[in-house]
Amino acid sequence: MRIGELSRRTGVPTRMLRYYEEQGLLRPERAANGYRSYGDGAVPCVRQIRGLLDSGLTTEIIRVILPFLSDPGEIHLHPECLTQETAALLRGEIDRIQSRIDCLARNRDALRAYLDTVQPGTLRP
Amino acid sequence: MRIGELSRRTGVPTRMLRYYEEQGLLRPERAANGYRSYGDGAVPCVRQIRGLLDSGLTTEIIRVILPFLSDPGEIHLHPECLTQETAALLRGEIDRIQSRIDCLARNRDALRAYLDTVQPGTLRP
DNA sequence: TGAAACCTTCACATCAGTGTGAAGGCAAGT
DNA sequence: ACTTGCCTTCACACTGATGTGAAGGTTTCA
Repeated sequence: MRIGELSRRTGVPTRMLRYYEEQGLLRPERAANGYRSYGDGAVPCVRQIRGLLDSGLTTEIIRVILPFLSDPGEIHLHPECLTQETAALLRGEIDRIQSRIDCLARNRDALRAYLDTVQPGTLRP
Repeated sequence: MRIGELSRRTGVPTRMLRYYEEQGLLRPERAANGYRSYGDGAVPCVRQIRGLLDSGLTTEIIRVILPFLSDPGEIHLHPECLTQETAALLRGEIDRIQSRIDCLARNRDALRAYLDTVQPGTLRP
């Protein structure tokens, strides 16, 4: 699949797909003429990236953790690939993610409780 | 409390506290000489703001939902304050927050599972 | 009174993520 | 062959969140 189709399938502008590649998040093959060539896995991968960006992670962090999210049970399963520093970094990132989840869940609950207090049933006209 | 103390208590630069005020997130009183004067509630409020910003919300969204998060059971409990549009906006925001939570939780689990697979016990030297 | 530490506003700079357009090559249909 | 639509790289610009510094007034304390 070329960049246009991936863009259509994901709703992400081609400009952004090239940017993510520049940031090391995507590594499409290249056809003989230089066109980018994406596999089917690129579609969920791009969605993943967008979700993480929207949740406050930077491209830098995403680049680091992405290999451990895709390929479940592949290359990275070899413990040799995981240095102490990387493991510590992953743990730290897990904690930061957990903090975000806690914060978001707390505020989601507060908003729900508010709506529920003020409009216990459905919406009035 | 003046801006310097609030900064020290929260770890947020004074520059940012002024910026949040400019964005309508904080509304400190003013002393006779023009100095900003914050109440004790400003400390958790600033933490709240930072958490939400770090979780991907914009100052614009935070400005809208903040009144419904603090003051639990005060002014905004009067249903008259909640137009249909605001309620719809809140619902939409709750959904977006939920999406972020789902995304973050999924990836947190993936990272944990990976670490656990590769290093079931503690860290090796 | 003078120094140190605070405060004020104003403004310019950076960084990440994103928009947009130019200039040109490639591919497919009529 | 020509048009249409895709692709390429390059580059300038914007926005939101943040850093930083200038120029000047205030509070505090020795």
